[in-house]
Amino acid sequence: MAQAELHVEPIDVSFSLKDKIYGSLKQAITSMNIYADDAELRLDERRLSEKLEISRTPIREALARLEQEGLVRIVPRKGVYIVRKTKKQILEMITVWAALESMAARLVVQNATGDEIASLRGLFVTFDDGKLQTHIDEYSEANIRFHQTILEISHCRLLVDTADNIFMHVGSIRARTISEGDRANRSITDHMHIIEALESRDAELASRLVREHALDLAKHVEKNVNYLG
Amino acid sequence: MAQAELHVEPIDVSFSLKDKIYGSLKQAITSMNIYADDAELRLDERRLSEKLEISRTPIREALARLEQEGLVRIVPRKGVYIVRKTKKQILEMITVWAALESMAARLVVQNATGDEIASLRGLFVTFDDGKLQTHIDEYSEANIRFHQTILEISHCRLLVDTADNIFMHVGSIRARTISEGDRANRSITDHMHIIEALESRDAELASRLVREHALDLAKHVEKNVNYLG
DNA sequence: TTCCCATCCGTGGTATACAAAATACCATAC
DNA sequence: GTATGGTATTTTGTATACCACGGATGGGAA
Repeated sequence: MAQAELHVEPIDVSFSLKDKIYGSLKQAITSMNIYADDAELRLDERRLSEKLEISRTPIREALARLEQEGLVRIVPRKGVYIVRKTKKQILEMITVWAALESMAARLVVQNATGDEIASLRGLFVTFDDGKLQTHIDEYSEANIRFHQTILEISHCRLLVDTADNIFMHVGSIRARTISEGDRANRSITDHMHIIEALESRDAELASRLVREHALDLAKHVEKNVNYLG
Repeated sequence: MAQAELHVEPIDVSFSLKDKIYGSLKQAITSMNIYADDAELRLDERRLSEKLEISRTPIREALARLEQEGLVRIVPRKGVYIVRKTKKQILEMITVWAALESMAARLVVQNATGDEIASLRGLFVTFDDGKLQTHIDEYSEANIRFHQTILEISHCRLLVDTADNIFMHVGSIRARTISEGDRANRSITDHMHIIEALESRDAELASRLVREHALDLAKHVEKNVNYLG
């Protein structure tokens, strides 16, 4: 039976439509600048369903998840709105972040291997202070990776997940503030001190440095960020 | 013009069916003992819709939220299952809880009024060590209230919400372990020490005591709890 | 008797239809 | 011209119908 066969690629069914929509909406929302004056904060189910060529049902389920996560607010019989975080909320997020990461630092001292801790240094080898400002984007990336790595090598899944969830909201702010003032340079020396504390397995010191480093960002935001509620 | 005005109260339309279902399902799931051998872990959309006499759509949206929260797992074409937490996950929850509450303790020292801190003592006035075992349920209540109060008087909303979310999962375990061994008495002295540290505005000590108290529960669970994965 | 395959049934996934409410618009009366 | 009330439109909430896939079941062949 050497007939010309119709060859179709296997479709990945492990993700349902609502999952894909959830992902792409989340991506879209977190990457857009929701604080711009002309930002479109209203989501229209029908327009979305037309654009994505899909029915409203999976879209609504995706929106229900996003609401649970706090990215959107669904007002009955009114509409779906992207939520703008207030400055107070951002500060609270950084505080919770500080709590999580400083606990992570303790766990790293307790559980992480030497190699894992050493890998933190690797994130910064390509930077030296002179060129920092010119590679600010890459540094911002490394910066994020640094903090996420600490959480990961704490080997506490829930710590990672909880922090990720918060980071999602505060990510754009963080990326923006890194280039303000001398924060990049200050940040890199902070990081080195943290690594040293971890290497010497000093839980108390490491957790304190991590906490202070995060709360330092909070102070900076408190003082210098004025483009949000 | 002292005319008799027509006085009508605004009707509360802020709850939709899916919100109500979400609430009652969540309540039902968290209050049932999901670790019993004969526990029904499967949820059937259709049966639910028949029992509640509503269509599947709002139920599905409620389930989507519950999945996001980690209370249920939706397996495509298989079913919706209430998730059983593994011992490891419970331990991680307690760890995250410890991180949050110890940060809260810091904030309490910084932000709370004397009255607010004093209110913590009020929760335990009705107990004295002799009768503790006989009023174990009420004590368990007070115990929970104690920890929630610390979070509340930190005046950090997100800290409260994040912890609540975790507590929801670990609540039944906590209530059960309180009556094991000498934990109730140990717990009450721990609490008193915490209150004293807060009253003397010693952030370092308070946060340490809170953390150790929580991690103590983790150790207890690690050793003595065997009725879960 | 045992193993395999076809078929059916149950499940969640998706689409569509319908209902209800909010909003925008317009016509009419003053 | 303006204010008021009705109506059309838009948009969300809910219900229902259908689909696709997985597992169960039963019958037939080895």
